[in-house]
Formats: sequence, C-alpha cells, structure tokens
Amino acid sequence: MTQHRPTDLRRPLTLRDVSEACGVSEMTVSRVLRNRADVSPATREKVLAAARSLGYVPNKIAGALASQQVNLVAVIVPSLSNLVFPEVLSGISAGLEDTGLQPVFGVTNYSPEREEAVLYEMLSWRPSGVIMAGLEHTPAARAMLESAGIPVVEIMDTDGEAIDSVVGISHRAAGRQMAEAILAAGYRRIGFLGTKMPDDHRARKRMEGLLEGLEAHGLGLAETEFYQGGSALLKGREMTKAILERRPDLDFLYFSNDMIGAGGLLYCIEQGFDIPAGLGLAGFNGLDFLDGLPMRLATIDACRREIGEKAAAIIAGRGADGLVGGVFVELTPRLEPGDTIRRR
Amino acid sequence: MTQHRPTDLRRPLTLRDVSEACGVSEMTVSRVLRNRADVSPATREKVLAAARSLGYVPNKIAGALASQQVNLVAVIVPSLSNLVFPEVLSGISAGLEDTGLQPVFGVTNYSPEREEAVLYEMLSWRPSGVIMAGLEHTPAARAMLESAGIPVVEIMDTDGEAIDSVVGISHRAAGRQMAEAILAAGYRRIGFLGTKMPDDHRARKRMEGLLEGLEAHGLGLAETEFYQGGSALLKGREMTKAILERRPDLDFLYFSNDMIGAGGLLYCIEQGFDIPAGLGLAGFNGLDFLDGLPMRLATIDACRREIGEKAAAIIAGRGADGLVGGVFVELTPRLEPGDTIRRR
DNA sequence: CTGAAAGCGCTAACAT
DNA sequence: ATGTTAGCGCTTTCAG
Repeated sequence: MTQHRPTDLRRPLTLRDVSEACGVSEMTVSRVLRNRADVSPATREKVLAAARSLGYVPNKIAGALASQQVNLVAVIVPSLSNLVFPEVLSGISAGLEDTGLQPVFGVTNYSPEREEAVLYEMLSWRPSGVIMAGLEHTPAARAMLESAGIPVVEIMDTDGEAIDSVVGISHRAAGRQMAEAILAAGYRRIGFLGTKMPDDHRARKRMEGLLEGLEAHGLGLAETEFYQGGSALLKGREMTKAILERRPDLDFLYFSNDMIGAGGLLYCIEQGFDIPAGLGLAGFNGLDFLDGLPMRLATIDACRREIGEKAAAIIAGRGADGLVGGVFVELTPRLEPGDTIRRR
Repeated sequence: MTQHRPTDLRRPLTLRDVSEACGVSEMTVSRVLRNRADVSPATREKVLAAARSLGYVPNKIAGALASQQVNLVAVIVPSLSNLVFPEVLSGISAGLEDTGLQPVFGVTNYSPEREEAVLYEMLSWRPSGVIMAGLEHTPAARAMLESAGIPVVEIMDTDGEAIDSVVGISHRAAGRQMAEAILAAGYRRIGFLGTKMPDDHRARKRMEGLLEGLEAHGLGLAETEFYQGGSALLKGREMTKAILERRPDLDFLYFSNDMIGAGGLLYCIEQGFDIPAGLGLAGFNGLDFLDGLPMRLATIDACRREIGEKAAAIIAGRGADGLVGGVFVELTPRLEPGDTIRRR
C-alpha cells in the first residue's frame, strides 16, 4: 500500500452557486433542473450551461426533505451468492426502468435480526416502497412495515400471511407437484438433499410440500441429507455419495436447489448410474446453467425474473394512480422434466 | 391479480411526536436516539420506551441534511449475474460491518452511459465514499468523481490511471502469468475463448496479457472464439466444440472465465480428450464452483472477496483519521493449476 | 414565466 | 444533563 496523490475535499456546489453563475434565481434554476415545463427556452439553456460547466450535482437529500418525496425503492434479499436473487434484482431493475424510481439493495444473510436492522436503516431513508423476500419477519419488522405508510411487496413465496402485496410462487405446491411427477414416473424410494438452514423458509416449504405429496400416496421420504456452507456443487456431490452409500436402494434424489442437484448429477453420471431408468434426479430453480450439463436435470422454474418485474410494477403503479390496497399474485411454476425423470 | 386489503397511508412520525409522548425536548430525544452519552439513564429509558411504543423510525434525510453527514457508501458494479461481483459485494459488506457505513449498490450492465447515470444518481445522495469497478469511465463520470470531494476507490483492476485509490489485480499480468504457465507446460497451439463484450475491459486485458506472454516467446494465438448472452456453461460447451472442429490441432484452450471454461471442460471430458496430456484447459476467477467438477480446471484467483474488504477498509479509514490521499493496492493473484495443465 | 418567503425534520452550536 | 436557536439545500406556495 502506497500513498500516491492527494484528493481535495471542497464544499459541494449548491443551487445558489449555479444561480449566481447564470444570474437566474435559485427557484428558476431548480425548475430547470427538474425539467419543469414552465421555463423559457432561453433561461433554460443559460441555466443548463452553467450547471454543466460547474459540474453541479443536485443534493437529493435537501430535495427529498423539501418535497417529501424519495424516488428510492428498498429491496431486501437474503443473499447474493445464490444466483437466484441476482436474477430477481435484475427483474426489479428492469421493471423500475423509466419510472423514475431507483432500487436500493440490502442483504440479510438469512438472518431475521439482520433483516430487521437493514429494514430499519432503509426505512429511515423514507423510500417510496419496499420489496422483501419472504413472508417471515420479526414482529418488529412487521410492525415497521405496517406503519410505514408505503407499498410493501413480499416476493418469492405465497405460503403465508401477507403484509400488503405479494408476488411469488407456492413452494409447498412446487414440492407437491414434484412429488406427483416422481410418483407418476414410478419412483418409490425417494431421498431428499437440502441445506441445513432453518431460516430458508422456501426450501423448507418445498420439502414439506414434497412430503405431503408423497404421504398422499402412502409414501414418505426414505432418507434425507443436509449440508451447510462451502461450494454447493461439491457439496451436492459429497451428499449424493453419502446418501447413496447409506441407502443404495434409493431410486430418486430430490435436491432442494439446482446447484447441489448438478453436483449430484455429475457424481451419478461418473459412477455410471442408469439415469433416469434406475435412478431419477430433480432440483429446483430452473437455472439456465443447467443447459450446459451432460444431461438436463429435472427442475421447477422459480419465475425469478418475472417475480422481480411484477413486484416492481406494483410499486411503480402505486405512485402513479394512487392505488391503495394489497395485490396478490401467485405465479404457476413450470416443471421441466429434462432428462433425469423417466417418461412413461 | 386480486385486491385483498387496504393499506393506510398516514403521516410518518417525527421527533416532535416522540418528544411530546415522553415530555422531553426534541433535542434530548435526538441525543438518545443517536446513542450519545450525555443523557441521564432515566431520561434515556423514558425516551426509548416512547420511541419504541410509537414505532418511531428516524428520518435520515433530515438528519443528513442537518449534520452534512451521510453514512452511505455508493458501490457500482457492472453486473450481478456474474457470480464474481456478488462476492466482491459481500467482501464490501463485511469490511463495512461495524463502521457505521452502509453500502448501496448500483448496476451498470457494462454500459459506460449507465454507469455515468447511476453515479450521478448516487452522488446526488452525497455518500461518504464511492467504490467502482474498473478504471474506465466517461469523462463526465471522471469529472464528477474528481470533484465530489469524497474518497473514491476503483476496484478489480490496476491497469490504468486511477482517480483516487485503487484495489485490484493486474489482469494483464494475470494473462501473462497464464501464458508463462501454458508455455512452461509445453503447450504450443493455443486457442482463446471469451465474451464479445467491448466494455469488459478486464477480460480484454487478460487476453492482451496472454498475447504479450505468448509473443515474448515468439508465439501467438492459433485461434479465437467469442460469444455473447445465454447460459455461459452451455456457450462454453458450444464454443469449445466449434473451435476444436475448426482447429483439431489445438493443444490448449484458455477461457476468459471459469463458467465457460467449465462448459468446455465438460465437453472435452465427454469427447474423451486426453486432459491434460493431449489438451490443456484454463479459466479465470477461482470460483469455488470448480471444486465440484469432474476435474479441477486450472484458474487464476481474482481475489474478489479480499478486494471488497480492502476497498471498504479504505473508505472506512478515511472517515476515521481524516486521511487524505489515494492508496494503491495491487494484489497478487495465485495460479491454481488444478488437473487441466500438465505438470512436467 | 419568474421571484420571495416559508419550512421540510433534524442536528450543530451555544446557552443554561 | 437538558433546552434554545438557527439553519442544512432544496421545493412548495403564493405573488407578481
């Protein structure tokens, strides 16, 4: 580490500086900079020229305080390392494009306490809306959201009680749907592999849905295996090895996400398992990453981008037409059987 | 979509509300809420109880305007779908922990114009610092950063002229380092596979470095292949097929990132190529995802997390000790030969 | 179309 | 340890 060059820390420019530079009142300068129509073209040009040449950047803090309007949307997700959430965020970005609203992201690491802290921090900037992953929050977080007086959209999950609006899929139903597909294909001895994350409620609900689906046919899970941390692909491999050594009679492995599923798939291919005839596999999410694997892993698309776009639309819509009231959107995920569930 | 429940939009609470609720002056309430020491325990309790029961959330907009202090750090990256940037962000989050500073993320989609727009937007909130990926910016963006009067850290890349501080690796050197390793292992007919992204300067510099390294030994690239969009793993597969069909004599493939490298590796394994004896492969980034593949792809670690942490430390350090002046940190990436470069 | 006055909700600086 | 005053930089409102 070496020092190389000093930075000067001068006072940021204000409207007044621009006003003095072009001889127009602060008020009119403000009008020009907010693109308001009621300014003569001549004045407008003069002001813009001055602002540009000075390098003026408006102070939104002052603007927001005066106008009581903040064009920010707080977006709170559990993780960025999951590949799932970045796609949701990109959907939100796209949905907010040209609305004048700007997303601001916060990450909770699947901790309810951190979620509460991040939410508090973000609400203190008085955003125009909040988009949060999941329906499970601390009581304090719920209270803050309910009394914030702004639209709140809970995303990804529809199994639970909403605060305001919801856009997501039913993970429980996705689990059941997979159970149906597995049983319909004739598999009977089913193993479940997932993350050891008490606060990943969606993964839990998928597993519960799977169980419900199996139990409806008088079956249960033959075996389970959980992990935490590390490279998901590698963990998928290791868990698969472990579960199959413990229970060589299993004929289907359901992975709680595509990444560990891909690891399991690679392992099974290497070991020469007869897929899908002798052993079936499935994951969850519908990551396009699966397209490049030796076989297409069966999966259920989580509609990540669409969820982001719809959530953004709800927040944006509110501002526009003054619509008030929760909206409930449940998307229907598609099961993609790929090459790892046998067809009958 | 169905309407289900109305939301009430009431006025947010102010300090005055809390003040009236507990019979303590606004000023003292403010002191309590900012955890200042000069308040009696009794008053403190009274105020906290009132604030909690009302559900008061401070208005940071007003606070920031009054104190001229904003505890936000603007972080601008080209993409979130890359897996590389989420790790940097997580390093930044970690590095900012317990500093009182909060990261705020913006995404540019590798567009200089979008970068400029996002930067303008973020600077208008007067953050305490800026962390940006890369050294290439529009002239307007450079001007804004130079005159913002706040610490600026450009990350990931050290090959170019800095505005203020820099934390990164030399991608050109990484390319050269890989060239040396390839040549030392005895490979001679080298193909390059990368993205068709004029604005991904780091990928470009890696390729240039590779070329320099090869040319220093009187060699060049035998063949190149570029792609854009789609599933990187699948593209890696397809590009590898294409380049090897065109030039079956190639004995080494250098991929500009690990994801397409992994796709290429899977393809080559399936095709029965003799790796690494007959054909060598290498990627870039050091993603831990590689751990789960059938063979370990050679790669160079991009020090993503460490870069994030160091950048955060620089921003945080400035505030504390009033340090002024750019810091230059060049990390030395480690080459991990894995199983896909032959050892001599 | 342009300007002047008032004030957004909070905190710095100064009392007490 | 607590209260009072002034003002952060902008926009709203109202006058011209």
